[in-house]
Amino acid sequence: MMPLESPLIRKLSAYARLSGTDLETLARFHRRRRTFQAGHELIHEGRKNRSVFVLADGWACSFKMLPDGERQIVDFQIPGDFLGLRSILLLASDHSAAAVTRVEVSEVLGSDIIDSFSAAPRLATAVLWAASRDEAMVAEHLVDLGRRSAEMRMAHFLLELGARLQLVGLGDATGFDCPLTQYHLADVLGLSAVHVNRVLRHLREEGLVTFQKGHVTFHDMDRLTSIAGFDPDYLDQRRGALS
Amino acid sequence: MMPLESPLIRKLSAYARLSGTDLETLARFHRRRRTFQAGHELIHEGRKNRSVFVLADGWACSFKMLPDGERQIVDFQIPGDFLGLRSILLLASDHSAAAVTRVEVSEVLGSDIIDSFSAAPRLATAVLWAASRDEAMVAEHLVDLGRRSAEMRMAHFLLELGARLQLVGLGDATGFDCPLTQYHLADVLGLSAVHVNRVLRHLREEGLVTFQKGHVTFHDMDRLTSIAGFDPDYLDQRRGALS
DNA sequence: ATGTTGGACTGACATAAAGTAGTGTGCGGC
DNA sequence: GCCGCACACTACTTTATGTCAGTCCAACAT
Repeated sequence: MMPLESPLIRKLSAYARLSGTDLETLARFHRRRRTFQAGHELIHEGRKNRSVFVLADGWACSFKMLPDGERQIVDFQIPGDFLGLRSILLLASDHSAAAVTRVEVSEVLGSDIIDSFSAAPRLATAVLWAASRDEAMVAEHLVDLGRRSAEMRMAHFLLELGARLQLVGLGDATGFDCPLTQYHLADVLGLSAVHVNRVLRHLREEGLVTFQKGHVTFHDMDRLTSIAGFDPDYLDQRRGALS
Repeated sequence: MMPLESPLIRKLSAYARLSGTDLETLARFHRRRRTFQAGHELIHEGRKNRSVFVLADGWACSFKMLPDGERQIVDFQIPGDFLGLRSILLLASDHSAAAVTRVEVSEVLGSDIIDSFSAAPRLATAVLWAASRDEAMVAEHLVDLGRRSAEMRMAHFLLELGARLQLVGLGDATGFDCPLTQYHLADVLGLSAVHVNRVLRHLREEGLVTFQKGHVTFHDMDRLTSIAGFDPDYLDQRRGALS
């Protein structure tokens, strides 16, 4: 049974007020609670994946490997996020996903999610909302890589992470704890690790953000937001739309 | 009423063999058949969008504008594709979509799609499959922008388009008709129009592909595929998985 | 205490791609 | 039959970012 105030419930509640039945169905989803070490690969590109994981604690990332060994991280997952949701209907998963830190997850059968569409329609809609939101984040990330400079990308990325973490209660307007290395940042932003370092230094010297010792501190959120062109609408973080 | 061999049916049939009931439900989706001129904006970023369009003929693109007036095209839509599908549950659409050529579309109420989840589960699953596939394409596109050189991007993009068009019967292994300008290519690949031109010239001189006069001709598909690192698995184009 | 490892960080140099500033061509409107 | 516009195409210059080749430090194992 899932704790009542799990990150997932907290996130879905930003979309809809879930009924008792919804919460029960949600709890029934959880087949097994499992723990994995940092680095463990939970979803494998090219393999059929029948179950989805719900991240309860820790950070993960979904990524694709290129033939030359380069890695492009598509997105990070934080508590409350799904891993492998978009692959349940595909013949083979189009991406991999791995734990960044030690993680706790619940395993859910993809078929349980599909079946719930008729039984608990409001919950089903909330899950689809979460999937749409994930897709919107990937699209925004694509804009990052296509049209923003390294500095804007970094600022945008940190602001997005901050906003997402706040939604599940893992950060506030002053900053958040962040277990990512500069190599992770390079792989998600499509930069070299060296350039990530330069950009972080510059943002720090400008008095905008500091990312050191596993903590991100926002010094001047307004200026950072305007530099990044960050508009959090795509995160769809309004409360109580259906409540 | 939708013609029996519409591009959408053709595409969904690559995923599942649709029953008579499924096809009837699909036909009932279509409220209105409409035609729009090239350039018309069908979906507006920031506005609530209640209906989805199914493209029956012509090309469209979904995109985001940046504050400085730059445009990043997220994806192109070809016959059989949905426009605005991921936005129906969001408070406001995270992107815009516009016709590239004159298009014919059917307008579908988002709520009709959601409601069909209980009535026609197989069809619903097929629609979700299409949405998952769209998301997989966006993720692959993200890898393009993050980790591939301009030349690889272009090759990858043209190969993907070719594969997608073949699925709906609008192209073959030798090439396809393509109404895009070099500005479109620049906006989708995150390049400048000038650089697009250079890259196209180079690919042509190498005897790989020609893109001229609205037609793409593949001269050496094998070499192009290997240069691009193109692996069409993410398009999930197997036939009859559920048939 | 010593070696090993992973991560942060730097300076010098190389290069892919952008920007600028054009020319050329075909087409629809008048 | 000419104008204007959209698109394709090119040479030259500039710059953002990558690559190379490291150093330094803290954590941890032997």
